Amino acid sequence: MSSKGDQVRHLIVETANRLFYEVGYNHTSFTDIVDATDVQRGNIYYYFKTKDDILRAVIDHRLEVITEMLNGWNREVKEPRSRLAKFTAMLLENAHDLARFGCPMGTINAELGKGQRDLQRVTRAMFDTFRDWLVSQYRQLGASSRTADDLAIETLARAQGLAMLAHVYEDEDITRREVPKLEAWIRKTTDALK
Amino acid sequence: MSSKGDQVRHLIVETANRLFYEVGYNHTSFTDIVDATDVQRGNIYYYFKTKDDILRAVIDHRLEVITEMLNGWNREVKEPRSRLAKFTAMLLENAHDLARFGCPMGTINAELGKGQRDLQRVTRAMFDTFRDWLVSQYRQLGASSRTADDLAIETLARAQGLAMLAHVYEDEDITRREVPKLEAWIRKTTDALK
DNA sequence: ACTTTACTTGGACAATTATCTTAAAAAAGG
DNA sequence: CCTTTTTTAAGATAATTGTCCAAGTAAAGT
Repeated sequence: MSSKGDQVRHLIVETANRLFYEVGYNHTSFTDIVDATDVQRGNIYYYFKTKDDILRAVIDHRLEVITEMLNGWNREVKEPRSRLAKFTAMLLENAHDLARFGCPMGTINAELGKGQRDLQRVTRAMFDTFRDWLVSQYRQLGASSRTADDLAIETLARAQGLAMLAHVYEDEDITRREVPKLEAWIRKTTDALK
Repeated sequence: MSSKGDQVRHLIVETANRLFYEVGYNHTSFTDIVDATDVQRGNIYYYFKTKDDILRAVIDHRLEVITEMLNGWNREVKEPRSRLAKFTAMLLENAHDLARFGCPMGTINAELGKGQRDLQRVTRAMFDTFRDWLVSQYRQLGASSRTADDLAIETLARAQGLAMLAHVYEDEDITRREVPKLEAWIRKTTDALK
């Protein structure tokens, strides 16, 4: 079923995804996408009406990847606390990219959350996906609806904070030093829930 | 001594400062600056060779403001713990802008820290200024050089994290909920130093 | 008063931007 | 094989970008 068109479309989305992450959305030009994909200008417009549309497709793609990952964790790991360990382990695995380009969700949000609020709200969905997942884990550990959401926000904030600092200083050791603290806090916090 | 030129220069810097914060650096055009200042294109180029130069002047300006603020705190407040309270109070005071535009240091760093590393490193100086100040406070509270720096990084990371989340959700209540947690952590941490 | 320096004007500049058009080529369907 | 649909090519488009320039006015110094 995967026609030629689907493949090209996929190539454009994946390439744009990488460029938006590594170079930024506004700073990535159409020519950049053309050069990186070897797909002609006009042809890209056959698949996407506007640059904004490409962004939306990129976010959709990221949402799929995130959702798949979280579902995988839910499937493979039964203990919510071990699932949360997956979350922090993910930060460590991406330590290198975090130091180079920052968090893929956080940086694009920071960029669009100024003059382009409508687009920012699209990217917010990525945060919501993680947030919902975290809420679910904390609830399973006995947290009330309100505190579960509070803990989810705090967990995301900590992850964003360490990613930000690692990026500012282009230093992956910051991630390596901060993640264990985050893990200790999660342990202590979930202990207190019982 | 403040000649006409100094005033115009100052106007350009202050306006660009606001625009870079509210609209972003790449997304702010020269025309935007011209419109907002009522200073003609060419005249701006009399004061600044390039757009990058304007950014550098903006960062210098921000550094001055930050340094002045921190020196003020050092002067007015004698207890390092009370000084740290000034830091968290600042976050609360800026809760509204944080929700609308994010952290002025964090967002510009996120934006430039991709395709424009040279410019990012200029903005990093803002983080260094806060970092050094925080290190100094923690050292005065008995922390070793290494742990003081570690705590400074963690403090900044937490502040960045909550600012990021508040911005993502355009919700200043997140700041109001998270800052007290940060304050509690600072209290607990500095207690443990004695 | 005169000369030099400081500042301003307003538009030109080439390059780059996102977007669109038109027609050809390839693939698919019957 | 022929027709229809999908996909590609290549360039044109108008608007916007950052940058620069030449000629002006205002201010300052002597």
